[in-house]
Amino acid sequence: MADQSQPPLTRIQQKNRDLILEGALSVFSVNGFRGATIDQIAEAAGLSKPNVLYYFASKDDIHKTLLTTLLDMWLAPMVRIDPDGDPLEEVMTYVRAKLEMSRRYPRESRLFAYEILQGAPHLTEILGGGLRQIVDRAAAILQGWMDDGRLAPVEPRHLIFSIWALTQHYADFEVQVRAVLGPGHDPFVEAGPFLDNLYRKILGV
Amino acid sequence: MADQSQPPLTRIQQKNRDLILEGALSVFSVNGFRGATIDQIAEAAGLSKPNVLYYFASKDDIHKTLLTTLLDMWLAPMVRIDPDGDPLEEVMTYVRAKLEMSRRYPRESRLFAYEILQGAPHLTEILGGGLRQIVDRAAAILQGWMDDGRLAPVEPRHLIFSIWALTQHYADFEVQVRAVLGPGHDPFVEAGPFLDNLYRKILGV
DNA sequence: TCCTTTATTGACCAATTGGTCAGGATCACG
DNA sequence: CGTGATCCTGACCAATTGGTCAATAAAGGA
Repeated sequence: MADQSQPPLTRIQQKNRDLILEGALSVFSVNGFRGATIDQIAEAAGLSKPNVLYYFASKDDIHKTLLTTLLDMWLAPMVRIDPDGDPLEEVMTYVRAKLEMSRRYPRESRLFAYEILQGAPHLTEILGGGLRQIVDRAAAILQGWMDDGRLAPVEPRHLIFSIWALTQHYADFEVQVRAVLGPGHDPFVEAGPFLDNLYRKILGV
Repeated sequence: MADQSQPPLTRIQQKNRDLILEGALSVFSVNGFRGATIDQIAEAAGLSKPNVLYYFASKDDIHKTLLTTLLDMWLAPMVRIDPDGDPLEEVMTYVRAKLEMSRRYPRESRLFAYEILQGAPHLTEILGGGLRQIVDRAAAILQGWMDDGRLAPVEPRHLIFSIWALTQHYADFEVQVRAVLGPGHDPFVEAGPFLDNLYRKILGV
């Protein structure tokens, strides 16, 4: 294993890398990886193209850095599920956190959506590794609660899929949702009580 | 309005246009619009690139033709909801039909997912027009059933979103689902009873 | 069979785009 | 200050890619 320690970033490096990642998030989340150009990223970041490539080796490098950087934040709510908490409240908290993330971070949601749609070329090892472990832990907690009769029994992994699907749908397919609802609706506000009711009915004992 | 009548297609035209659309579906559904090349489509169709462009004016034309051609089939199950049927059975039939479509036609599901993610540049008028009407009709039927006390009351449009999200999730994010479940699982088979139970609990009176 | 229409292709073009590089500007520190 | 390291850019390149076109081949009807 090579020495992983890196020299600390200078102030300028820190700032410009952040600018690039921020711009790249905007561009990738709208156009996908192939649809995004380094020029677009450079413009979004307010830098020149060669300068972007001074901080990142390639477009691929930017993309992979973005994904791995954001993955922890993306999975954080599931990690916070507390096996000692109140079962229904823990699930509801998770659902609300995921919906709030869709509302506040739709770009991140779409970034991951593109990546998974594409077959997750940059995330395969993570999908079968880290993610799987995190889900296994949450599924075990849920299963325990169900075994104790504190939650209605359902397949825990599919329950988790349902939470992902229902919350991320509002970010990933926002234009469709808005088109169907028409003007004067806030999808995220309406989704709150809907999901609340839904999961109470499914999981209530 | 110009005369829309076209000369009937020759046998060769029919066959080659079908080959191209079939190949394009495979390519677009994996790589998205920008990620797909006419060369890939040509190869998937078993034709040369200029020949592909002999049958379609442009890559855009192929894409738009695909979307509009498949849209009817995609929305058909919702149109078949029968206001005179048994409420819960009608909904369950719709859910099962959508799940079955995700299983049998994942490429179509991903094609639409890419399009919506991108902001639906080719479907904007349809989203606010035809789709909206179809959803309005279904929502009105559902609302009527709820008013009559034959279904538990929930926001009908969000109910529809939930069905879309939950069923299409298994097609669009299939690699993630499979990675989390691990080998030896058939996501679609397991999703069947899960969704069945879910919607019975939510909508049962 | 002959001749018009339709189908097919190799060669080509212009635009886009990921990435390089040499040299100049700027910064940080002694 | 001065000087070495860091930062930045215009110009450039090669590969990809959407699309064209003239010429050839294959259908098909009279």
